[in-house]
Amino acid sequence: MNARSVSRLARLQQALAGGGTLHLRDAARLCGVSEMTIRRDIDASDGAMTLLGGRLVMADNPQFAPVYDLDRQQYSHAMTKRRLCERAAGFLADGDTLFVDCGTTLLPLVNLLASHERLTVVTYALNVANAVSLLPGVRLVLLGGLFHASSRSFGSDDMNAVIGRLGINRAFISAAGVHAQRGVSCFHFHEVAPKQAAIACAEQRLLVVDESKVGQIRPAYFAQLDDFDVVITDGDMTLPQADGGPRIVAA
Amino acid sequence: MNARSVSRLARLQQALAGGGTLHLRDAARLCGVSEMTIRRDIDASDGAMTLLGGRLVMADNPQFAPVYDLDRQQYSHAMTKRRLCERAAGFLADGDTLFVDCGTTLLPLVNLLASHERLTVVTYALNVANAVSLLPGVRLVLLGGLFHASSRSFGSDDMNAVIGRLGINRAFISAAGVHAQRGVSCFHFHEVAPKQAAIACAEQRLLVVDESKVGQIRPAYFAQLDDFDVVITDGDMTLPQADGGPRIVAA
DNA sequence: CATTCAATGTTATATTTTTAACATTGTGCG
DNA sequence: CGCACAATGTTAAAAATATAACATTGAATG
Repeated sequence: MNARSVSRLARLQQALAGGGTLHLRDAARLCGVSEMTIRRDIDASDGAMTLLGGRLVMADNPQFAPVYDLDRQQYSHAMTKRRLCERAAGFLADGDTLFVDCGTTLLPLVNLLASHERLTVVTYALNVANAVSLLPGVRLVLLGGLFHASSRSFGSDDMNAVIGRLGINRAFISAAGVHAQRGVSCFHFHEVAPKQAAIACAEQRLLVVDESKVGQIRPAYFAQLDDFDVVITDGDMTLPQADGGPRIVAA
Repeated sequence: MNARSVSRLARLQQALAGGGTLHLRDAARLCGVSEMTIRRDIDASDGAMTLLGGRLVMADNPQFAPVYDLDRQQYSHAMTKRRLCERAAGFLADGDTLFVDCGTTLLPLVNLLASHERLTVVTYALNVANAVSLLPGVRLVLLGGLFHASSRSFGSDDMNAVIGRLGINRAFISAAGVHAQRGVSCFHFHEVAPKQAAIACAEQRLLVVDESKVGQIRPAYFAQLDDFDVVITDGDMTLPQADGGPRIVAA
């Protein structure tokens, strides 16, 4: 690698310093050489930059890394969640205003909304909001606030009041732990307020949890099992189906 | 676009939510359909995702925007925005609480934040929030409310009050029109409240607009030019640099 | 000045990606 | 049921990108 080659690489790296991509054609014109020379520069270099479909990118940028780490175990979990959500979607009605909780459990539910009319989705989860924002016919209300990376959701002091002002008629709640005596819990304390507010306001309350959550107790308690009208699960809910308790739906 | 198509897109978007790329082949296998179907899904969608050399990426991720393209005028716009944002980033200081406006103009700014410490970003734009949520060292406050697909941002009645409670010291505002007499305007009325609130509260107000906006008048007026401390533009701002007026910075 | 050789350019060929066309499947409906 | 039509699959062709081979340039050197 010669001095001119190094100088070209530096120039290109400079162009890409703030992120972004540079087409090979433009890189070549920027340096006043042929595309082949740029290719050879990249090949001979330390690998700081690479070509991705004809575009020059910084190789260490994680944005360009393939996400395909969806191994079998994760996939089967996804299948379970999808099945649970298909059951959950059976409770939907046209014109509903839904509360959709954070986490990955309820994400497949978003995909099933398109078959209903005039839906409004209320959520405090960024991933849910992103998914709903793609649906043309569904109104989206995002409860904002400070972002919590751990749950990819938002929290704020007045969330309780804001949720109270919305006419939520169906709340889909997820949880990290469900225990017959110790109730329903999650990992993060910032999730407690929105969950409780939604449970308090909604006409119908549905808990959606896969088997792995049943029998668990997590740090942040947020509800008793009887606070729910319906529990949708594939787990072994050997609860006394007694008076006042939720209706258990197996998926 | 049918329900299954929407469901596949949502699924793929979920896979890409944390950034990264997904090869068309893997996207097809993930959804259990052919590559052609994925291509058609993406064509029919609103452009949230695009293919880049056979890889699926989130289109609004500024990391995938070309930094330089000599041919297509569309990309020269992207380059201009990047340059504007590089200038804008020069005003940042450690510990800042920033307001970042919606649209694509300020998106490249997010990637320039990493070099500063203890930043907080306040925004009402979904694309800005997504970009910031990926930065480990930056706090994110999203101003929630009803989602407006036209600007991919949120609006609510109490946005004014919420912004007032935050200690914003630098507001980066974008606009669709800047006119010497008729002031600064945008397309959508729902953007007016958050913009005005941010202008009212911030210690320093920076307007970032490319040349194409200068001289234009858009439906929703939201500020006079003197309401800003700094205007960053590549356009022909032949304003009297008089007393009280903003400082014009050319990029 | 001719020779050498690295650097670069040019052209050809292979591979991959994109687009287009047509075949097949499946779903809703009279 | 059987038709119509949308959704998807399959295949072929076109365009773009990657690799390889060979040609040209130009500076260094004896």
